[in-house]
Parts: sequence; structure tokens; C-alpha cells
Amino acid sequence: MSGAMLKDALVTLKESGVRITPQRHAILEFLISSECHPTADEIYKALESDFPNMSVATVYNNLRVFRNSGLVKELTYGDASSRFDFVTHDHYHIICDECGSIVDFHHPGLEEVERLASHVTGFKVNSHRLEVYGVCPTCEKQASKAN
Amino acid sequence: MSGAMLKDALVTLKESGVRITPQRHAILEFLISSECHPTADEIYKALESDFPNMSVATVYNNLRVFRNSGLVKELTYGDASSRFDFVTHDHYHIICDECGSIVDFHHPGLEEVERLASHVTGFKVNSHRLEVYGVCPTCEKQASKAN
DNA sequence: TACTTCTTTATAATCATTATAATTAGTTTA
DNA sequence: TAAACTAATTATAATGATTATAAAGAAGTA
Repeated sequence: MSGAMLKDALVTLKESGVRITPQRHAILEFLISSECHPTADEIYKALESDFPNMSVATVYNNLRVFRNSGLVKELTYGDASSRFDFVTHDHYHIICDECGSIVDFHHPGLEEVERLASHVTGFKVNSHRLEVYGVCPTCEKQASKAN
Repeated sequence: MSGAMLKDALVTLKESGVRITPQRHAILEFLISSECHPTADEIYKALESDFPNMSVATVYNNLRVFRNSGLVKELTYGDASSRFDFVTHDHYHIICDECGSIVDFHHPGLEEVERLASHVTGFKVNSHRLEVYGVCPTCEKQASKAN
């Protein structure tokens, strides 16, 4: 399960010539075990006790390394902090407009949309990004209580 | 065409109690006539000659006003500047990984995906965001020339 | 062990966006 | 139309995420 995922990730890195440092190991491990798509700062804070001297720059640098190796996806939100998601199987995100919580859901890939887009625009398609927005059950409950 | 769109937009604003200032008029007009999803700064620079004293804050403030009125959509990209898109009919965007250019394309709404996401997660769905990424014909051509 | 190279750290810089306070300008009402 | 009220604009400073830089440290290699 998650142990194997970590091992695979480390192999992938090594094969592309990236050194495995304790910091990289810890960041990867935290990302894999994390359920909540952390920000760079959350990772930094979570590892503070184990790595009191680690710099925020190290977190950012390594997240970029992981992203370039295809191990990690960056979820961007304008002015707010990016969130980082360890890539496992394909999934999409649904995001609460009220509290910002992110939940995974699975759906077959949208190849048909990619094909149409490519056909209409002449682009060579690489990937797509899909997010659904709404109100999570918790916030929905609180809203109905308030009324 | 675009004249009517501007008029409609002004009516919408007035009806929701938003004052029509020369700056707002100009920003809206520029957004509607623009084909290229400008950033706040691009709008600011484009209107500099007509409004030499206008502040960047004014551009940001008004883009937020327009967004809250549903006239404008904000396209966010992590660290980079947001881009702003006057809402006409529903369309999606395809974005070049090389040069960043954004092209519109039309596709029926993804209600089926929204339904599934809602069913699986228990969220009440409000909206979704879909973007396709790839390489535009221009960049593709340059790449093949380089080889 | 010495050397080269990559990584980390600490810190400063950058840049988009927002907050603040003072001034100006729409809008309303007498 | 003019005073009065309120919202909008301006100029500027502040914020906060991310990146650049340079020096110090650690990993891999001969």
C-alpha cells in the first residue's frame, strides 16, 4: 500500500538521477500518507519537529523536483497557496466553496472532450484539469442549522 | 454584438446598485473587446493613456465587482497573474503549455460529471472548472522546425 | 581521501494582490 | 440646482506566496 508507493517513488527519483536526501524522503512520505492535499507551508510545519533547521525553500525546491518527475501534482488557486497531491491513480477533485476542503472522486477520463478540443483548436493535447465546486455536507448542515 | 453586450452589462450593474464610473465603463469595454483574457496589469496598462491617474487597485477592485455580479470570470494559475474573461456563453479554455496562449472552445456542459461527483461525495454542486492543456499549432510548428 | 556536484540553509528579493486612509465624484433628495 | 450622503478612486503601504542567491554541507566518485 503506502509503503510500496513510497518505495516506487524513491526508485523513480533515483532512476532520473535525483539524490534521496532525508528531507526528500520525509516530504514524500508525508505527501503519501496525507489525506488532505497539503500546502508547502503545511508540509514545512508538519516536518518542523523532525527537521528543525529545514528551510521553506527546501520544501518548494523539492516539490518542484517531484512535480518534474511526475510524482506530484500542483493544484493552483490564484492568490492562495498551491496544494500538492501525490499522483496515484487518476482522480478529480471536488472543492467546497465555503470551507475549501478538497475531496477526491473518480470518473473515467474525459478523452472525448480532449478530442473535441484538439479537433476544434488544432492543439496537440497533453492533459486536462477538471474541478467541481460546491458545498460539502458539513457546511450544508451548518447552513441549514443557521436558518 | 459587442455594443449590446456592453449595454447589457451596464444595465446588470446598475440594477444591482453598482455605480457606473468612467473607469468601470472603460474596463468593461476593454474586457469585451479583448480576445485574449487579459491580466489585471494588462488592463491597467491598456487604459493608462486614457486614465493616466488610474490606480492598479481600481482595476482589481472593479474586476472583483464584476466577478461578484457574474459578468466576469477569473482564471487562476498559482503564482502567475490571474486572467479575466468576460462571460458570454459557456465555453472552456485550452491553454498552450509552451507559450501560455488561451483559446476558447465550446463543449456541452459536463452535467453528468457533476451528478456523479455529487452522488459520490455528498456535495451540493455549484459549478465546475475544466481546462485542457497542450501545444498550440504555432508552437508545434516551431518545435518541428527546430528538429 | 580529495574532488566534483548536487542539496540545503538562511536570507533577501520579487511580484501579485489587498488594506488603508484621504480625496474625489456619483446619486439622491430637498 | 445644491447640499448631503455614500460609494469609488487614488496613492501608498502591507501582505504573503514563491523564487533567487550565495555560502555551507553532504553525497557520490575516482
